[in-house]
Formats: sequence, C-alpha cells, structure tokens
Amino acid sequence: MTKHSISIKDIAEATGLSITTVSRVLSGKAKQYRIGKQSQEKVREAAQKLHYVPNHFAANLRTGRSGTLALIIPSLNNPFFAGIASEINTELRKFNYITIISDSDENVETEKMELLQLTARNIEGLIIVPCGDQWQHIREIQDQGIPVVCIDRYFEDLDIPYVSTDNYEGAYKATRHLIENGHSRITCIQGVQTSTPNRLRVNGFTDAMKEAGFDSENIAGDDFTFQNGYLETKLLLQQKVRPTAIFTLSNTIAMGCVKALKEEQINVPNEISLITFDDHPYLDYLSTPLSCIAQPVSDISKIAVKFLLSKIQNKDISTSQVLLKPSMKLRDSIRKIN
Amino acid sequence: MTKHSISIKDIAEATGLSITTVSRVLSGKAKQYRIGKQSQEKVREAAQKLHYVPNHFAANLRTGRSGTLALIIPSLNNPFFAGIASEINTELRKFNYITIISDSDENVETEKMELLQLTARNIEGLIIVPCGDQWQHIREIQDQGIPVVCIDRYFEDLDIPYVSTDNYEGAYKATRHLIENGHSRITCIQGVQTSTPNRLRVNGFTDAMKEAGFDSENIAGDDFTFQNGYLETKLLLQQKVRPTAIFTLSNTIAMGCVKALKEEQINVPNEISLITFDDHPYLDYLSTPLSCIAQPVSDISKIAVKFLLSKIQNKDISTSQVLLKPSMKLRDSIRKIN
DNA sequence: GCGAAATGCACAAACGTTTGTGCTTTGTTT
DNA sequence: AAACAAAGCACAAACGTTTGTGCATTTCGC
Repeated sequence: MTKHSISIKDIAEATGLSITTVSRVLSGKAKQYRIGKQSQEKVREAAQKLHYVPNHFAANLRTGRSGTLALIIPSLNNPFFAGIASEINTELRKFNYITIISDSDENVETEKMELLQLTARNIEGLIIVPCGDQWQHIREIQDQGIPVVCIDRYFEDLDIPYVSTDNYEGAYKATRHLIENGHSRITCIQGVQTSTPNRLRVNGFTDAMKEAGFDSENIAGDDFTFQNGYLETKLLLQQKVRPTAIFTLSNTIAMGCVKALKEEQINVPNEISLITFDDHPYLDYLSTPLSCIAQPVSDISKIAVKFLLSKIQNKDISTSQVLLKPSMKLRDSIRKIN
Repeated sequence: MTKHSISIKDIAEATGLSITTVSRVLSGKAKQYRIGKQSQEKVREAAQKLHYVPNHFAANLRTGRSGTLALIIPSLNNPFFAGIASEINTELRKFNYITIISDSDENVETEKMELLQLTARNIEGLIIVPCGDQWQHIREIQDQGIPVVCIDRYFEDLDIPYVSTDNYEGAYKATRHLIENGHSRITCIQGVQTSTPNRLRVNGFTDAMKEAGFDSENIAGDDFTFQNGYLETKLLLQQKVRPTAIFTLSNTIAMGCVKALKEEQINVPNEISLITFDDHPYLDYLSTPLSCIAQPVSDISKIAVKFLLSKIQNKDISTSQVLLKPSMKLRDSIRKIN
C-alpha cells in the first residue's frame, strides 16, 4: 500500500529541519556536528512515526561502504560447510553486517562468476572456502583492497590470510591411532589432490605410515564427494588383499565409503576399521558410530570473522595465517588387531 | 591497486560516446534506443578492456530494482533447510538474482530484525520458512508490494502464497502404515504446536488412529528440536506400558529419539518401530535405516521460485497456494507384529 | 531532389544519501 | 560593550546509474 517509501526528505519536512540535519542525527553523527538535543529528539520521533527505513543503496552509493560481506562455500548441502555458514552468518550479524552466502557448487567457474557478481555489490570483505587450486581471481579481490580470508581450504606460500585446521597433524594422529591398534594395511581415500588440505592430510598419512615402516602408497580417490568414496571403496573391496583399515579424508567420502561397505556386507569394525576427517552429529548414530578427526568449526569461523573485521577496520594488511588443532573423537569404528 | 573502480563515464571517455549511450548498450537497451552496431561494439570492447564492473548501488538507486531476493530459514544447520537454501540459491542464480540467506535461528524476534534489514536493502521478493505463528510482519512486507512466498511452514486462511507438503496426508499415510503392520500403541512426538504443518500432521495421525479405533491421544513434545526428541523419548521409555511404535514429526526430533533409544538400548525395530517425517541421505546408514515420509524438497523449492518470479514480473497478486504429495520411503525401522 | 520517416546519439534530471563548508545565532570573556 | 568562540543548522555537490526527450543526420519513397 505504501506507495512511496519515505525518505529523510519526508522527515525533514515533517520536522521543519533540513535534510542534512536529519541525516546527521539518523547516522549517529549528531554529536560530531553539534545538533541540538531537541532537534535530535524531533528527528528520531518523526522517523519512528513515519516508519522510516534507510535506503542502503543511496547511502552506499555515497559512502562506498555497503555493510555487506560475502561468504563463498563449495556446497550448502555439505553439513560441514553449512555449519560454517550458519556460524559466520550469525557472528557477522552481531556486527551489523549482512552476509551474502554463495554456493560455488565445487565449480571454479561458478566461483568466479559469483565473485564478479559480488564485487558489483561492493562487498566490503570476503570469506571463502576456495573450491579449486586457482587463486588468481581471489588474489585480485584482495588487490582491489577488499579484505579476504580463506577458511578450511587455502593456499600456501600466498599472502592471502587463512584459518584452517592443522590438517597434517590430524591425518598423522588418525593414522597413528590405526597403527597403534595393530593396523598396517591402511588405505587412504583422498579428495581433490591439488587442494592444500588434501595434500597435507596425505602427507600426514604417508609420514605416519613410513615412520612405522608400512606401505604408504595406498592412496585412492580424487574428489571430496560421496561418489568418490563409494566407487573407490567398491574397487578396494575387489582387490585380493583387502586393507584392514580405511582412512577417508572427508565426511562426504566417508558416507560413500559406508554405503559401499554396507552393500558388500562388510562389518565395521570387525572386518574393516574406519576413521574419517570431519565430524557430524549423525556419525554417532550410524550402524557403527564413526571415529573421526573433528575440526574446530566454531573456532575457525569466529577467528575468520575476527580477522576479516580487523582488516576492514584497521586496513591492516598484515597477513594472518592460523592453523587450529583438530581433535580425535573415538567411537566404535576401529578394531584392535594383534 | 585499482585506485578508483571504473564507471561508464570512463568508458564514455574512452570511446568518445556519451554516458547515455554507454549505459544503454551495457544494459541491453541498445536496440530499443537504436544505438548503431559500431558504437555497440566499441562500448563492449572498452568495457571488456577496462574491466568494467557495473555498480549495482547506483543502478538500483535509480531503478529501485535491486536484483536481490531474500530467503529466511529457521536454521542452516538443519539439513532439511540447508537443502532448500541450496536449491533456491542455485535456482535463482539462473535468473540473475542474488539471494541473501538469513538464518532466523528459530527466533521470531530475529526473524523480524532480519526482515527489517532486508527491506532496507530493497529486496524484490522474499521466500520464507516462518519460524513462529506470527505473520503480521510478513504480511506487512507483502502489503508493501514485495512478493512473498512461504515454504514448508505457512499460514492457513491468509492470502500469503505458500508451497508445502501435504502434511496431513503424509502423517496419515505414515500412521496407516504402522497400523497395517499391527501397531496400535503409537506415540507421536510433535514439534511446535502452533505451526500449521505440525497441526496438520497431528491431525493426520489422530484421524488414522481414530479410524482404526485406537487411542489417538498419545502425543508428546512441543518443539522441532533434537532435545525435544531426546527428552520425550526418554520420558516415554519410563512409562509402564511402552508404545510399540513412535512417529516423529521431523528429522531433528527423530535424531533425538534415536539417541535416547540407543542410550536405553532399545532395538529398532524389534522392540520399538520408528518412522519420521523428513528424509535425509544419512538415514540410510543409521544403525537401523529409518523409514520416513519424504518431502519433495527440490520441487517445493522450484515451485516457490517460480511463484515468486512470476509475481515479480507480472505483479500478479493472485494468491497461489500449493501442497505437494509426500512419498513414503520404507527402510528397516518398522517391524510387523501380529 | 523534396518531404517524411527512420536512425543515431547527447542533455540533463532524478534516485536518496553523506559531507565539506559556511552562515547565523547564542554565549563567554575581557 | 566589543571581540571572539561555540553551538546549531542549511546549501549544494557528489556518488554512478537510468531514462524521457529532443536535436541532428541519414535513408527512402516518389
């Protein structure tokens, strides 16, 4: 019904003050520009009564600041990323920012498109879980003066800030745990090989295996997907000598693996032990509750937000790079063998 | 590095054409305003070379159209809603809209705050899963001329369009299925009582029970949460006469229920059968794969988008209200008893 | 070749804010 | 009472687009 949404001009007319004054009161600059108490009161009252809603577009056109931050993740359907999104969304709201969440669908081209769209909307900062090994377009954003923070996946040796898990240690710990339980034929099902986290996780795995004097070459797969986990496990089970344990490098891979194991009627952990990267509430209720390396999702998100905001405010361009310690959650998916 | 992001003015200078012409070419109005082929070419070339990125703020200030739609859901952490969000996000991108996803955290006040924020950003439409039984603020948005579509949860007898599942039928079917398998002592664990879907689901349950001549009063709980499912199941198990089957009205409730059953070492389905509303990939891999009433999430999302877009384009204010048929997915959580 | 129609483009206003600057009024100091 | 500082406010430009209108120039029918 409201034909024309009301502007500060309307408030100016209603109060008999100037547009300037109204703007200054409403944007909290009253003190700075010495607007009298009474005028302030009048303005606020009128704004209330007229249901004034500021037009961000006009304000942002003028100031260049959009009050909008962007979050790009590979997939909202992945509970791990959904968790991050939720956390970051609520965290940023506390600081009066609105977050535009984009789903790159694990596709670098989509990621680039999104990024273009987002810059057109003058985002003031970006938190991104890059979905490929390309970083030029991300770096470009940063070079345009827009603060960027990578989370989960990141690029080593680049001056883009990141906060992630100590993937090497997580994988090393998981592998050690399997070894300590008597396993020596362990297969690792990995994700995208070019991604840093995957590389580090694989390193953790192979180092632990080598240290123990075991074959560290049993690495299969090439994608952080359900399908990959499923297929690779299927293949694995057709070998003459099966592994005694599988280490999957993500929750999606793990679920595919579980599906394959179930289809082949392999009992976990009696026939094959299983441990995975990433935690999820559901893991507790699977037919065999799955042991895992849990990433500190909440901390990662909060620190990423902190980095981003401090960069936005201080224009502090020092590169901050942090790795948080993962924790191991033991459930019932690992059997001790002699 | 790029000191000052380049505008159509820069392109105008580069090409020797006027700002007007550049604008018209770039916004696809070249034909309409009879801009010559050559000029068009020059403009596009320059835009390319200068890496022109349009400033939405300016454009939107002028046109009033923001290219932004909003989606409000109760929780990104709920895979059911995350799925909807993902679907809608990608669907809307196809139409060159950007979606702002907001998480109301199952809190009406937050929902209202979000909505206010969003109107300030001139959203052109809203898809919402309302988290309470309050509708005034939503209705207000619609009255402002902004198309609104409710999904999943909605308000009966109101002229706000919605697309959801036929909750009554889903619940009725689930209950019938239990009854046909010999169950008569069935407890239903419900969610928020004031919500329409919950009410209809309960109706479906009680109608099926009454029809069969069974006690239809065994309804517990009051929240769509894990905790509620957990607690109510715990209480349930302390009764002298336990139900032979449980019907949970959401995936979150189901998981809480599963946790409680597991703690009390109740075997599903041997001791108690279980069926739930909402599907999820994980359900297949639980210790007992859970039978469920699956909602057509993808269809719901797509139809909602369709409604919204048609309303935006045609300013068609006819109220569209649709209920889609749910499907029953049988897994291994229901035991046939004599 | 003449008038009319079609083609190709530019002027300038407008969208709703923010903000540097400057004008008036009031208060304070001597 | 003169001089000056502080308080309180308004003017007007600017942000980067879009768009109604109008002025040239070309094309065409005859």
